[in-house]
Amino acid sequence: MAVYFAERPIDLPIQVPAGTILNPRELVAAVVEGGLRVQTVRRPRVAALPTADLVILTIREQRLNVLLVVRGKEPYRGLLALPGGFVRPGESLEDTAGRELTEESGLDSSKLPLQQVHTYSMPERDPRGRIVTTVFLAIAPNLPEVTGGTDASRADWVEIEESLGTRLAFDHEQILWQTLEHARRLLEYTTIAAAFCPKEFTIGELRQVYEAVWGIGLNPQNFHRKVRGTEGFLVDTGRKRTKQPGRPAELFRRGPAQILYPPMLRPSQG
Amino acid sequence: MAVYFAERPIDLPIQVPAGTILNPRELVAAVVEGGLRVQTVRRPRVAALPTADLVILTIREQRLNVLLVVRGKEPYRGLLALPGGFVRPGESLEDTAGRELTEESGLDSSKLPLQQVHTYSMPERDPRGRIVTTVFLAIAPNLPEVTGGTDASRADWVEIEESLGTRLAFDHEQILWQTLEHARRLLEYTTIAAAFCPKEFTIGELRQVYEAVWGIGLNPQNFHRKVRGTEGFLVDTGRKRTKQPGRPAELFRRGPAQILYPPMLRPSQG
DNA sequence: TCAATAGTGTCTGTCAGACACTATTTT
DNA sequence: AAAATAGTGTCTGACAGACACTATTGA
Repeated sequence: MAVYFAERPIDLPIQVPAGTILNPRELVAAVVEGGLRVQTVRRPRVAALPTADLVILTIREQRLNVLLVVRGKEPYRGLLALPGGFVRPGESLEDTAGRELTEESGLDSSKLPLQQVHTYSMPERDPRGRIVTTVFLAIAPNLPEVTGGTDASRADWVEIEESLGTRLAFDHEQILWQTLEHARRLLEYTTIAAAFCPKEFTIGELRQVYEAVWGIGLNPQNFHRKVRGTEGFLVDTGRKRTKQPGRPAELFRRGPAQILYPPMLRPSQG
Repeated sequence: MAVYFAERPIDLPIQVPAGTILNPRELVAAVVEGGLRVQTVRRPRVAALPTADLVILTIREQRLNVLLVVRGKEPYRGLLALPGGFVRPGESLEDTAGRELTEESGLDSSKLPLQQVHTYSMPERDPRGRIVTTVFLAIAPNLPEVTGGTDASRADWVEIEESLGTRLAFDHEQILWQTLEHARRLLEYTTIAAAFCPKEFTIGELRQVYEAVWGIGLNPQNFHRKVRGTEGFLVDTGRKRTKQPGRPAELFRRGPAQILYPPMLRPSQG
């Protein structure tokens, strides 16, 4: 069945807004009674430039930080934005996200869990035109400084608390907020928190990850029991760390488990 | 910093696969030593046609069904596929998904929870070219029959068990499988299962939703206690249903709760 | 010694698994 | 009455919240 696309509003005999799909009978009525020229299109489609945007989180000095760049070009020149870029020929969105991660932060994307979160497609979200962005979440161990992007604008860690009060380019405020909530849920149901830690870490450090991301305090004893009791979460290294005042903490590595079951309960929800 | 894009494989002095990004020094070396003509591009971008594909699930005769269409055109003509379509001017992906839902199944998209799940972007996933699809999950109460699509090919309910043994068009087998797993997780952490039921339903019917989607049996007594004990999941109507042999079951409606906390435990995982 | 952090033991409340039991209908 | 389904009561085990307690370091 052929479909016709109304280029402009038609006012006869019924008000038809632009963009309406008419069936052949309606089309004939509109043309005959209105004497209107109608452009025939099989199916109105829209081409878009796909992009991958990154929410890269890390913990610096016990506070949650996100990697942001200062935009060097219009639009939104000078404003902070999430790092990201256009899909190139032959790339999937995952490829693009991995490449951008390396370019913007110097991190090796093959060693970081990079997770697709959501796709944003509002027609007006980018003034340059139809740009549909897919957001990826990366969770990195504490990084001292960003190793400068290649041709990207200055990239830097920004404290989450700080960034939430700042205006970001495009719809990146909404994206950051929603992705942050996604990351918080991930900590409940997966063992991904260990990805925030260095290769070897103590249970106290792991707890600080949860506290920083969730923004609350946890009971150290119960946390200890929970993570040690979850099979596959932690692997004992047999070594200890003695750098603080207090009893030396045992060092662990990430275990093979991916899913945290039963989940880690977030006190705010109960 | 300018970036150059290698159109074809370069074989001098190092093997450079097509698509590689060269920095200026590498470029000069390649051109000088290889005498190669290189097309200069600022940033190779790729335009894509965004589409929304739908996984519409329902339960018919206590079995999980998915809405599939028979493709009427090449490619994959005659094969089963997920319903879906191209984004039209002015539409977001959510708009497209809602429109397609109505067109393909006759359902009102404003009354159904339509949830974005994942975006698939492998360059070769569609032989027609660069088509990036975002998958939406819709969960519908038991529908007697599909009310025929407008111009779409024949749409029909197919039992999940059956469809998993069938070859589907494009990468829709993978999409269906992964979205199904997503739906199963949704039942654990949200109250969305009630969306499978008619407006008023019994606890037994709600249990059958879980059993059909998870593909396992549940203990009726414990299920009863769990859902009645979760505040906001069910709203008592005061009425009862007497159509089967057995004690009449109380009728409920959906409550305001969206999140199921603590989650409904899936026996297979414990 | 004191302060600080790590780790253990244990009580309690909540809730899922299991199952016996009651309740109310159709056949 | 028998079969079938709905709903309740209750025991048990797993586990989180709470907190006292021990262990081991630096200052």
